[in-house]
Formats: sequence, structure tokens, C-alpha cells
Amino acid sequence: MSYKTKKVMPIGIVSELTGLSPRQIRYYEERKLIFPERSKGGTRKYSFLDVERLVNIAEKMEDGWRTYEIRRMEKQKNQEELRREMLRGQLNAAFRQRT
Amino acid sequence: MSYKTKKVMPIGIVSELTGLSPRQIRYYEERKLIFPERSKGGTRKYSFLDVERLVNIAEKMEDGWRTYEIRRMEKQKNQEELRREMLRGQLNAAFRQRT
DNA sequence: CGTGTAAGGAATTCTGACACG
DNA sequence: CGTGTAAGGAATTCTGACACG
Repeated sequence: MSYKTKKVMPIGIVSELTGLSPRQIRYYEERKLIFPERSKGGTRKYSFLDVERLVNIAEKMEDGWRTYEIRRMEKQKNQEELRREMLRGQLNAAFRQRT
Repeated sequence: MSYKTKKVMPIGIVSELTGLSPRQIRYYEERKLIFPERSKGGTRKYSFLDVERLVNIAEKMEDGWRTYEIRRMEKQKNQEELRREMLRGQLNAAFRQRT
């Protein structure tokens, strides 16, 4: 796993990095927009990728989007990426190419 | 600043990642082998590069080196890198090359 | 709906010291 | 010298709730 996706920082650091309040960050988790890991004691751990996601979410919120709308947008984006991946896989299989 | 050098994780995470005890990690700081930042409250913050450094230090310790010896080895390595950088700079200046 | 806040408690970290070898 | 540990306190985080609009 890369440094970007490894969940290592507490919510205070994420708050500083994103400019969001801990309250906002926890709420976006409640709304299934972000998925931190937990330590044995229960404290949240975030990755740099999570920070990037939160900055993205913050921009969308400023543009007036609702949390459930943002959730659908993310899901939509993931599915498009998945489709592209699969298409690439089939093309590679058909032509025996190497990436 | 890159994800690798940004100081964001608490000592507990670093302990898990390196396999070193918090006591050991703090001691290596006392011996000037590692330099975490601090939050306003005083808690230590480490980067992934710090984690790499600690793994290196742990290896050297297992090989029987003293902390002050390891400190000199690190300093030596930095100076060698600096020399190489400066040499490269002079060569570039002399030949007007681009890297 | 999205966010601030006060409340009480729990997890985490901090420092300085003693111990051992 | 390098590391473990118990001690007391401080910083950080957690949850559930009330408030507002």
C-alpha cells in the first residue's frame, strides 16, 4: 500500500489539512462520503487520499450540493472508472498486449 | 511538500509501522536521530520519511551500532549527497546543460 | 440538512524518574 | 547505554444530545 492510501492520521491533523471542522469530517463519514479506519481504542485514522476526498467534498458543498448528491456523484465516478478498467482488460485480452 | 515528508502521524501509529516501542522512538529523538514536529499541545507528529529513517535506525541498532555512531553515519551520508549535488550544479553551470 | 457547542468519559501522549545491566 | 515501567497530568478524540434554521 502506498503512502497516499495508508490510514495514519488523526482527525485533528485532517482538520488542519482540509480546513474542515472535526464535526464536519465526522458528519461526512456518517453520510457515507468518507471511510476512516479505527484504532483498537476507537480513534479514527485517515489517509492522504481521504484528505483529497474531503477537499473535493468541501468544494462540492460550497457549490450547494447535498451530501447524498455528492455520494451519488462519487459512486458514478467509480463506476465509470471500473468500466474503463474492464474495457481495457478486454482489449488487452483480445490483442494479447502488455501494458 | 510531498506526502512522504509531511509530518502527520502520532507516535502510536509510528510504533505500529516500525515495530519500535514509543520509548525507543522518543529515545532516538533525544539522541538526535529523528526530528518530529509538535502540535500546539505538544504531541509529536511524524512523516513517512521519519518511519523509513526509524526502520533504518532499527537495523543499525540490531547490528550493534551505538546511537552516536548512527548519528555520524547519517551526517556522513547527508554530506556526501550534498557534495554530489554541488558537483552536479557546477557541471551544469560549466556546460549550460539542462537536467 | 448541515454544523456548532457543552458534557462526560475514554484513549492517547507527555515528561521525569527509577530500574537494570 | 538503551529500554521497560509505573505515575500523574495534559492533550486529543469519542459519542449522543440539544440548538438553529
